Amino acid sequence: MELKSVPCCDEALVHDAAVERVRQNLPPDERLYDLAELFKIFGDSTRVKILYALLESELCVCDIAKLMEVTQSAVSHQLRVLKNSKLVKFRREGKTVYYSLADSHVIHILDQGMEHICE
Amino acid sequence: MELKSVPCCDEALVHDAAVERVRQNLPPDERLYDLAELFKIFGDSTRVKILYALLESELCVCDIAKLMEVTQSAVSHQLRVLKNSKLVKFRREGKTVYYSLADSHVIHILDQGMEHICE
DNA sequence: TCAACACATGAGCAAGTGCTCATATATAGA
DNA sequence: TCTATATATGAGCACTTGCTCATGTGTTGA
Repeated sequence: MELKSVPCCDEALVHDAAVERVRQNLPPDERLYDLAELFKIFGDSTRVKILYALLESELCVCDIAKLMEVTQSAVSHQLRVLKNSKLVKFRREGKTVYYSLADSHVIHILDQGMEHICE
Repeated sequence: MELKSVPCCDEALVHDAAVERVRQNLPPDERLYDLAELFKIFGDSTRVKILYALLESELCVCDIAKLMEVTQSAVSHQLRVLKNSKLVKFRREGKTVYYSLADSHVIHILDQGMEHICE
């Protein structure tokens, strides 16, 4: 992707120092990308609801489907996303698969978001 | 949107109690929706990068564009999203508009995410 | 009042996302 | 081995999103 050379503000002399300082302290692009990918997972109400549900209790796929009033397929698809992101873990017991939160980071992230919402 | 009645697992007797308990403690749908909307904002690397940049210093639109190596237009569009979500604030000084973080929630949310990434 | 600059915004498009539907896989029991 | 049940997954589609391009708006200085 080629960046077009757009004429930009001329205050370069004034702000260049600030820009350079910011650039130095910016996390590497790859890390920012990963971070955005993580938040993207939280950026869907179905998934957020699943996470909040699992925060209360381990649940099987079907329980979640009933709770959320969506199809089993939709839940499975979303659980796969959550699983791939290591946000949930699972254990199989016979035909049933039980999902639960992978770690406490999930809770803290949700909490911080909630706090902003509720201000 | 009509929900199709999909046959689901028959362990209702076993898990119904858990499902009901979870349902009781679940935040209301509207709140979960708002939360997802918030995280959606963080779910884009351009916006995350802007937020990290503003974490260091107040910056004008053009500074951000230079820093990120994207067009002024793209930055303006994203700043509008961040502005609408009350994640950034701005002040005008002559022709220049300076943006900065709206509050410390932003930092905490980013931090929690980073912590998960870096584990 | 007009030109120049900083920024904002609308239209349009390519890429991504979350669902549904159909079907595959895994396990338990007959 | 065959069937039923619980879950996983692929294809396809409607919808969303983040960009570009063109242009509009607001401010300054001549």
